[in-house]
Amino acid sequence: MRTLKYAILGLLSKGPMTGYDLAKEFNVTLVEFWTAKHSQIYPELAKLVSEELVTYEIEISGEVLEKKVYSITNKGKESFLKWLNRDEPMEQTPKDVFRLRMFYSNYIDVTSRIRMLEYQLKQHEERYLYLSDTKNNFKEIPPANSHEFGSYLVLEGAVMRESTTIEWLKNCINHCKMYK
Amino acid sequence: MRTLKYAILGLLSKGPMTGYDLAKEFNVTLVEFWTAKHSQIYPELAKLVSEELVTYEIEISGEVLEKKVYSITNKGKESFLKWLNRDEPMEQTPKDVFRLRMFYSNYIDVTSRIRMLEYQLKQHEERYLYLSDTKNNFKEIPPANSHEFGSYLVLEGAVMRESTTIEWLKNCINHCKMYK
DNA sequence: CGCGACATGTAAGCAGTTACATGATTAT
DNA sequence: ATAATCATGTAACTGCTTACATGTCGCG
Repeated sequence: MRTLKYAILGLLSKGPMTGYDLAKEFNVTLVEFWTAKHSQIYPELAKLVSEELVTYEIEISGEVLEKKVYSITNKGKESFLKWLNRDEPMEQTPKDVFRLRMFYSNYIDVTSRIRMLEYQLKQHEERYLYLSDTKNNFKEIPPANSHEFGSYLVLEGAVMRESTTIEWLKNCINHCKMYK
Repeated sequence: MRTLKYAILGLLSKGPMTGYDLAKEFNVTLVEFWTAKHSQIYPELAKLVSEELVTYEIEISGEVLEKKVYSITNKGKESFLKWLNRDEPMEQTPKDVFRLRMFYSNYIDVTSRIRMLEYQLKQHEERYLYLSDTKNNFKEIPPANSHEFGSYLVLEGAVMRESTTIEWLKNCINHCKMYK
């Protein structure tokens, strides 16, 4: 599916960037729905250059350090927009190790289950607070053609997702406590 | 992490099964949180045999067809329970191609965005109906030590997850329509 | 007798992670 | 000076998917 390819082309659509910058974007801005390590990004960039979807210029930082600043080409923009406009069927539900554990929870005692659930709950509550705070930085819904529009949509989705996960974990804890 | 290993050990904890049966479980019962193809299951079973976590007996079906019926060993049970009892930190949010597309949605026109959102919505609504129906088969919350307890928890989680996804998609459609 | 389900495997390749490897720049 | 961050790459390995490959059983 080459999704990383399009994720990179999308980021470069906003402006030129180095591989290092891209890695940061994946670990900060996009972390709620896509990630990539630098070890995957650098080879992918090389491939995109060979496909003529991006080009790069070498920029000297300080005295000698060479930075490769990548830009999207017209061919790259075309490829990106074609991908973006496709109507793709719903993906399979993502794998979830914790849900797998809970599926098998009858094999462990109720006290342990509650301990595990509380541990997850704590972490999701922290994540929820962080995401809500970020969302509250938006005073209003950004215009549909601004770069912030997409950010707002996915952030709203992330907040809702965490909120539901928290609610589910609390339900699970209650179901367990009923039998304690 | 060898999660497939533990997913298989968990299924075999309930009773002996063939590789074919396991594949069906992954594509029906566990599909909301874990999946595996037969091409991954058969080699994994061979590995589990070599690790002495499972054994198998050959059963003849019909005239000549040899079925390998796998059972979990005591060593396997031990390994499974050890995995099940671990307190694992929250996983990274799963990748989501549709959210990635929506993040970049400012690059396509509002009408196309709405078309894509409606298409997703339709599919998630169908999935939601199916999951709700399945959940309604439970007249009450199953006892904490029954095999059905885990099924109930994850099913409830799946229904809640779909419900929130639907709500989010509708929000996105509304945000888009405001600018149309 | 033909078709769909049952049943088991292997091979090639893509996607992604962890670890290895190196070096420059900037702020303290 | 020294530590954190900037910056770029490769190698080995795990996990997973798609395709290849084969053959039986049970039902209509």
